[in-house]
Amino acid sequence: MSTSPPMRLRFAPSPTGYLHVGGARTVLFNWLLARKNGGTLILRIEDTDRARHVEDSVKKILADLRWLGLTWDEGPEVGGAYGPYFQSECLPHYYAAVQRLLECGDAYYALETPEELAAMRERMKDQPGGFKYPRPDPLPTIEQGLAARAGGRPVVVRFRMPGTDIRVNDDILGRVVLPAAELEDFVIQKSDGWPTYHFACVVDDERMRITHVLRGQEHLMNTPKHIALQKALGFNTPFYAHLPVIFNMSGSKMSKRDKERAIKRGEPPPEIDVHDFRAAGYLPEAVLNFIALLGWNPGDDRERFTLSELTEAFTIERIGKTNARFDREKLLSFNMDWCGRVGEARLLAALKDYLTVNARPAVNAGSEPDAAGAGPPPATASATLAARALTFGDDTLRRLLAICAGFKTFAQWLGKVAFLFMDDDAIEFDEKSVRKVLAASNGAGYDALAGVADRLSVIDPWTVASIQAAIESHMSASGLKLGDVAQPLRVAITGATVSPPIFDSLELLGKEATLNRIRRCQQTRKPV
RNA sequence: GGCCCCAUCGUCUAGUGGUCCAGGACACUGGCUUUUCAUGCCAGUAACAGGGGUUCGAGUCCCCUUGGGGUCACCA
Repeated sequence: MSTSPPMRLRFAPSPTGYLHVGGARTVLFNWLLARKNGGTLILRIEDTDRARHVEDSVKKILADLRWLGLTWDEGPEVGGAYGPYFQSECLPHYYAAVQRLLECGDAYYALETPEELAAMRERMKDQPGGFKYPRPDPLPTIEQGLAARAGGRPVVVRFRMPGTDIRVNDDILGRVVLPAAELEDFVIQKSDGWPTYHFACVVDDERMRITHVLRGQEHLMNTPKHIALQKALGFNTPFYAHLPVIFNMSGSKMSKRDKERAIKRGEPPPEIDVHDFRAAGYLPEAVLNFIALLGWNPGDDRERFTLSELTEAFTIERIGKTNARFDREKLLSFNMDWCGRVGEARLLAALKDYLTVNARPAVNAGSEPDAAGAGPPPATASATLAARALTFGDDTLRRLLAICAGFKTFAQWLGKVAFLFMDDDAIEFDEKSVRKVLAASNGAGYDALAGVADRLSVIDPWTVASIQAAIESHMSASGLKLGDVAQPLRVAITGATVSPPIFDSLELLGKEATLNRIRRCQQTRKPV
């Protein structure tokens, strides 16, 4: 029988910043569908708004996609038979299509200035149904439009919407009918001659032979416009599927603005863009796995998926209709789990990526460089720590990863091992810890520290085994338990009661620094 | 506000008329393991928004209400 033509899907971001998690899920689903069906994934850059164009954002989006491991078959940097893949390079196509519509009367020049439109809107906003662009009667002729433009008037081209209801057959939502009364003659060409999103999108979907459009539900109301345009131009209508929206835990739509709001409140900005998750020390495996489950599920109890397992299990039928909240706690749990299952080599590589990204000055703090407006970000303490961690060899890093197993993000890992990179003088002894572990019971902890320090000071060579032997011999000589000795040591070397396993911690720190810190710690002892 | 979409534990979800006093995961609580923190293991609390129908039987189908969301640009 007739086989369906090869599936062609696209992801079409606009270069206004980093790749957002919502966008990431959209690409993921498109990628999965393409992979699953032997189709093609096209990456198209929708850069028709010169005002909102953000420098370097294409590069950033591509980098984020690569970090996630979501490759594209056609598009920037890889080319393809249906280029260009930047809309800014396709102006002649749009122009020709507009002309066609103009000539057959399906589009017309509209002469209102933005100011006039705003005034009309203001006047009509209280009418039942609100503002809807009133089609001029009679329509301006082509000659009138051209003349007005020549006279310096900003002239746009509007599409003449057919007066019929439009039905969208959505693969997720089913049949959705949009009443004609809701549809207005929308702009397809701006006064600067550039196409609007709707128009460029439709022309390119056709030009690139797109068969399936998988996009966020915020595009649902755009679809009737696209369908009407396709009909007027004699184009094919692809299959549409609109994905549920991703929310914050608060229930609001997850947006880049959340970061600015948090900063304004003096709170740490939440991760919103893919890059944020990378910089915060998440594994792409975990991010991908987690977002795949936002709006999709395999139908059974499985929750952990690699990209290829996802490809295997993914079907459009199992995409849900309900909006999903982005539960950071669950992501954290996924990430911890993935850190334990990707294997040593992969984990090390990911760690080094994390450290590298963070060792650079924090230019990546805001998704929109001009938005924070707070001046150049300072070189953060964590940037310094990351840079120092990077100076360690792979063997040490691997070992640090192993003894800290159970961390949720690399950022958390860095916090756990930070004491190793700090100057001895920079250790601040936490008052509560000192009181509890050292000063309590007439300074029993201080005594233990002094006793064990004597034994440590004569160790050579300085290894886990020799350190353990020294501590154990002090334990048996004094009758103390491991905790009685280990906790004072922890306070001495980290300033508080938490550290990786004590023998490893001491060995890694080195003999000199250890003794140094113990000495400094002993100075916190108050005379009785 | 108009139009459109959606509605199962706090969260992500399974459930496609009977096998559901609703299953899994995260979170939470308790216990065990443990040199600290964490991890790990075990157990527990917790949901079909409300009201009408249809049906022998409804979380599952229909309607209404309520609630949530999306969208109403010369942005994409």
